[in-house]
Amino acid sequence: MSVTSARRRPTIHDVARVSGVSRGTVSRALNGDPYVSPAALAAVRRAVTETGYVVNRNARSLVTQRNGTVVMVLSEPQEKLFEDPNFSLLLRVATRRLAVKDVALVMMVAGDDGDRERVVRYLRGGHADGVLLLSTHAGDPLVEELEGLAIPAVACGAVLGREGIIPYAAADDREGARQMTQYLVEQGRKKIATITGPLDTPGGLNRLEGFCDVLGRKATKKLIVHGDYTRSGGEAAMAELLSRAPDLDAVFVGSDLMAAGALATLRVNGRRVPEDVAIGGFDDSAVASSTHPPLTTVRQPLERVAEETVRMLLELVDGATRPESIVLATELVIRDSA
Amino acid sequence: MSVTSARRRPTIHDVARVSGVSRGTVSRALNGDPYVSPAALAAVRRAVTETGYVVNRNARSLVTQRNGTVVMVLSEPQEKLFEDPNFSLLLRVATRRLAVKDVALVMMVAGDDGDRERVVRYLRGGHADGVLLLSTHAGDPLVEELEGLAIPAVACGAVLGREGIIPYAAADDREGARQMTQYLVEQGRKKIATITGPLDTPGGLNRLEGFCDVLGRKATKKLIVHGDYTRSGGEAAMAELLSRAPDLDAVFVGSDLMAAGALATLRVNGRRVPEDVAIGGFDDSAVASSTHPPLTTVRQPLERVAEETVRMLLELVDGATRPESIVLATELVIRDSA
DNA sequence: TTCCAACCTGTGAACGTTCACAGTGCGCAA
DNA sequence: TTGCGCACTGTGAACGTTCACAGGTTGGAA
Repeated sequence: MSVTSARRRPTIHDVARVSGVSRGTVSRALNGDPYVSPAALAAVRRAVTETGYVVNRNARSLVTQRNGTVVMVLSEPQEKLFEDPNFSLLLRVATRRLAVKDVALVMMVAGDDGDRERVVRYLRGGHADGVLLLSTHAGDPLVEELEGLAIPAVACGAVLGREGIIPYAAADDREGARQMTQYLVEQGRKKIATITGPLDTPGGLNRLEGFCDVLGRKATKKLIVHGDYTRSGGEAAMAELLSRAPDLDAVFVGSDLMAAGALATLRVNGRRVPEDVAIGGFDDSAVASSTHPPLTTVRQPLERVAEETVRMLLELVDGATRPESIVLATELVIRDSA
Repeated sequence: MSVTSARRRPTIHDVARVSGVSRGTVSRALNGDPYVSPAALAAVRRAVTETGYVVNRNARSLVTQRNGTVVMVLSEPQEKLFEDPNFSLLLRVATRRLAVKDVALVMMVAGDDGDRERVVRYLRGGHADGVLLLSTHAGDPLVEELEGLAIPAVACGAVLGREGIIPYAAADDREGARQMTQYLVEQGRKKIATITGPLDTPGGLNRLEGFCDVLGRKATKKLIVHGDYTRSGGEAAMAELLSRAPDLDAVFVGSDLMAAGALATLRVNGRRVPEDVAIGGFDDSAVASSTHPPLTTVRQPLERVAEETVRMLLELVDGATRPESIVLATELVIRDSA
C-alpha cells in the first residue's frame, strides 16, 4: 500500500524477503505443499497481503507447462451462433463455472480457414490447457487438427462421427423428439411434419430420428424439411412445408428459434395455432415463452450440459483418464402451441 | 512432421539449430527486426515451417511484460446481459477484430464481489494488456479499482462520471432519442410516454434527456417509467404506464428488447399498435424486425462502436497517448409500430 | 547413545523468450 | 593503408516461477 512503492509488481522474491523465508518456501506455501511449518505459512500469508503479491502466471506456466486457460471454440458463423439463446446460456454457465475454478476462458471463432489457422496456432503455442467445442459439425476439419495436437477437448453436444474420441455432454435429443412427436399424435394430429436442424449436427440428426421412431412410415420425405436453427430459416422452412402439404395439422420444429419463425409464417398464411396447426418446439429457451402463443416444447437441461462439459474438461486436463460422455434426460413442456 | 519427434514442442533453439543461425537472429527474424540478412531470414523461415515452431507466449510475456490478451469485463448480472442482442453483437465484433490482431479475448464476469475480486486479481497478475468495459454502471467499484491498477481500459458506452478518465465509443443516445421523440410528435401523437433504461447507464440517462429536450414541460413524471433493458422489464413498465395514463397514445422505449415486452403488454390490454398506441424503440437490433408489428426504432451503429472501442484499446495499449472518445450518429428507422 | 524417519528449509537449475552489448566483416573515404 | 561507420551476428543475463535435490532438526525407537 505504500505510496512510494515503485511501478514494479512484487515478485516471489519480495515476499520471501518480507516474510523472512526462502523463495522455495514461499512457493510451497502458496501452492499448498504440506511440508510448510505453521509459522512459515503465517509469515508468508502476512507478507503476501502486505506486498499485494500476485503470482505471475506466465512465469508459472513457463515451468509447469500449464496455464489455467481454456479456449472455447465457436465453429459456426458467428451471426448464427450469437442469435441462438442456447449458445448464450452455454457461454454464460461455462464462463461462470470456469471462473470459480480460476480458469480463464478465451473465446475464439473458427468460422473460416483463417480463423481456424489462428486457433490452431494459438493451441499449438501451448497457451491453453484444453478446448471446449461448441456446435461442431460433422467433418469439421478443426476436429482432426485438434486430435493431431493431442490437446484435451470436450464438446457440448456430440461431434458426429467422433463420439468415441471426443467426450461430450448432451441432452437426449432422440428421446426428446420421441416425447414431442408422441404427444402430437396423442393430441389427435394426423398429418405431422417436421423442420429439422442441419443433419451434420447431433441435434438435427437425432431429433429427426426420434421423430421417425414414432411416426414410422408416416414420416414421408414430403413432410421433412431442413432448417439451420435460425429464426429466418424457420420461416422459410415453414413456407416450404405449407406449399408441399397445405393440409398439415402439426409441425415438430427442431428448435424454439426456428419454431418462432415458423409461427410467423403460419400467421402470415392465416393458419391459427394451435387450432389449425399445432407447433412443437425444442430447447425450452427464453423465446419459447415469449412467442404467441407460447411454445409447447422439449426442455433440454442446458445448464447441466454446460456444467458437465466444464467438469469433464477440467477432469480431462488434470486427470489422465478420459471421462465418460454423458446424456441427459429431456422433459416435455406443455404450453399453448400444441 | 517426423513421426519420431518427441512430445516436446520445438523451441527457438531448435529453429536456431535447424536454420544454422543463433537464437538472437531467429528472434530478430521473427519479430521483424530490420537487421537481419536476407539469407538468414530465409533460413529461419524455412526452419520454422520445417519444425512447426510456434512462439511460446508465456516466455515472451515474461520478458516483454506484454501478453497479447485483453479482458472483456461484463459487469452486469449475466442473465440480463446475455439476453441482450446488443451485447451479442458487441461481443461478436470485438472477438473478431481482436482475433485479426492476434489478441486473445478472455471473458470475465464481474457480477458480485467475488467475481470482481477475481477480475482484479487476474489483472493485477499482469495477465492482460487491457480491459474492455461493457455496460458499466455509474459508481461501479470495479472502475475505481481499475484506475488504481493503472491498466489500459476502454468502454463501450460512456462510464457515467468517468467520461474524462475512461475513453469510450458510443452512439449519440441523446440525439437519437430526440429524433424519435420528434418523429412521434410529428405523427400527431399527443400524449407521449417513455420507458427508460436504468438511469445509471448512459443509455438510460441520455435517452431520457433527449426525450425531455423535445417534449419540454410535457414530459411529466407520470409519463416516465424506468425499465432494466430486459423484455420482462418492458412488459412491467408498460403495465405501470397504462395504469398511470390509460389514454397515452405513444411510447418511446429505451431499447428494442423492452419495446418487444411493451408490445406484448399492449396486446394483452387490447391496444392496437400503431393505431391506438405508437411504439418507438431504440437499437435496431434483431428483435426490432421480428416483432409484430416490426418496430420503428433508432439505429445505433454498434458494429462501429465495437470496432472503435477495440481500436482505441489497442492504441492505448501500445501508444502512450490517450485516445479521444468518440460519439457516433444514430439514424431513425421507420417500420410499422409508429 | 545412535540411528532413522519425518518434517521442514534453502539453493541451483530450468522453462523459452527478448534485450543489451560486444563483436565481426566489409566497403568506402581519407 | 588506416580508420570508421554500417550491417549483421552471437552470447550472457534477465524475466518470475517451480522442481529436484541436498541438507538440517527433531523425536522416538533400538
